[in-house]
Parts: sequence; C-alpha cells; structure tokens
Amino acid sequence: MLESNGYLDPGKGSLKAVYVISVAAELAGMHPQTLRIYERKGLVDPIRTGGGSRRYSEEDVQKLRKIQELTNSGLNLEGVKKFIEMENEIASLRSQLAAAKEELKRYSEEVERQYKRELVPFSHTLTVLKSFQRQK
Amino acid sequence: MLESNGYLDPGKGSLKAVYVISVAAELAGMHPQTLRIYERKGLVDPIRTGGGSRRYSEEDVQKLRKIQELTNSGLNLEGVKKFIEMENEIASLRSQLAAAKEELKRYSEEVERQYKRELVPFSHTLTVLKSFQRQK
DNA sequence: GTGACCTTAACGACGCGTAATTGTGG
DNA sequence: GCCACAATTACGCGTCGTTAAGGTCA
Repeated sequence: MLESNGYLDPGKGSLKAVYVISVAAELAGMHPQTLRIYERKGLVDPIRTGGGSRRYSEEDVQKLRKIQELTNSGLNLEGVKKFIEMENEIASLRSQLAAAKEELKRYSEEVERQYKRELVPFSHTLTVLKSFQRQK
Repeated sequence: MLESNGYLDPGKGSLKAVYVISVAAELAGMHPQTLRIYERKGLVDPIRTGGGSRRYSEEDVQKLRKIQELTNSGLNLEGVKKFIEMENEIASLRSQLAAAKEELKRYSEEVERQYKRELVPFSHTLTVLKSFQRQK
C-alpha cells in the first residue's frame, strides 16, 4: 500500500507547502535562483520553515508556471505583476456582471410568474374595474 | 483676430492629426526616435501624409504620455501594450456592470410603479376574488 | 539648397536569468 | 561530515532610449 507509512496524499488542491526550492524549481522548469528573484520582487511568497528554508505549495508552483508563460510572452516582471492583478480584477468584474444579469433574469421571471398566476385569471374583471374607475 | 487667416482651431478633442513628429515628441517630452520605436512596436499609429511623414493627433500625444507614465512605473513596452488592452477591457466591463444594475433598478421601479398605480386600488377586490377562486 | 523628415545601424544603460562564492542548517 | 539550503556578487544576453549616418521630401 502506498499510504501504509501513515502519510496522506495531500492532493492536487492542497495549500500545504511541500516542495523545497530545488523541487519547486524542477517542477516549474526553472532555475532555483530564479525563484528567489521572483520572491524578492514580490511575485511569489513561499512560507519559511523554522530554519529559514522556503517551502512551496502546489499553488505556488502553478503560479510559477503562469509567470513563466507571461515572461515568455514578452512581459517583464513588473508587467507580470500588473497582469495578474488586472486579470483578477477582470475575473471579479465578469462574475459580478454575470450575477447582475442572473438576478435581472430571475426577477423578471418571478414577476412574470406572479403576474400569470395571480392576475391573468382576473384580467377581465380588472379591466372592467379600471374603466369604472376612470369614469368617476 | 486669431482666426482671421481662415483656419479654425481644431480644439482639444479633435481627431485631426496636426503635429509632426518633432512637435509631438516635444509635447510628450520624449525623443522623436522613441516615437518611431513605439510605432514599430504597435503602441501608437499616427497617420501618414502623402510624402510619408507621420502626423500625430492630440489623442496620439495623450497616448504617448500614458506610455511614458507606464514605462516609468517599470513596465516594458509589451507590458504597456497589455496594460492598455486590459484597462480597456476593465472599463468596458465596468460600464456593462453599471448598465446591468441600472436596468435592474429601472425595471424593478417600473414594476413597483405599475403595481401601485394599477393594482393597489383594487387590492381588496382582488383578495376577495382570489379567495373566491380557491373555494371552487 | 537648407532643413526636417525617413530608415537602418551602433552605442550605452538597465533588467533578467544563470553561475560562482561563501556561509549555515538538517 | 556531507549535501542542500541561504545570500551576495558577477557574467551574458536582450530590451530600450539615444545618437549617428545616409537618403528623400517640402
């Protein structure tokens, strides 16, 4: 059994920082020193062990790959930072927009439903009442 | 009179390309050659006269100042391009979001108004009719 | 014909990734 | 005591702004 040693597979979505710098660098396909530069520039923020060593999580590694992709597209590190920042803002706006549209749809359907259920059956009577009111 | 020569002041918001490269460069506070580089990299796109000379509009100059501001903040030219692109996307999403919220507000107020005007006067009658219907 | 424009090339400064050095911790 | 880590420094390469050289249009 793979887990008979008592350790559990942290899984893909884990926030646990399990990789030392050399492993994280290998997983991301870059030089360990590059990771140190990225940290100094504020692009990644691995936790530190008691002794001062960096530990990278799976999310950190994914972010490293993202950085690599962006620098390959011609951005410098400052550009990568701004890009990620603005990308998050765009994602937030998109979801807000979707939510607003969804609410409008839900609300209008609700109004429609209420109208059909409660008023249509009496529409004729209502018309008569309204014309009656106008004559007053 | 300033305009007695027959020429009209194009105004601040004009799209007219009135500046040759040396003037545009001076207005933006940069070297003329820098403007040529920006054009080659696709950051600005001044029109050309018949003879092949560049002509910059007031908007072009403003864009140049924007580029300067962004490069001063540490972005390279690729980063400036991406930034402007994403900034436009964010502006578009913001206005779409504002429009969606506005529509929801307008619509709900409309429903409210219709309800008060047309149904509240007959609400008692309606209640009677509904209870009547339920008994059937 | 004199400038200001055009393009291309060269130069210097800076940013970034890699490698080397020295010291420290597991 | 050994290997991997940490931090600093040095080197090479590419980008960017400026300058220079040679040709063309107003």
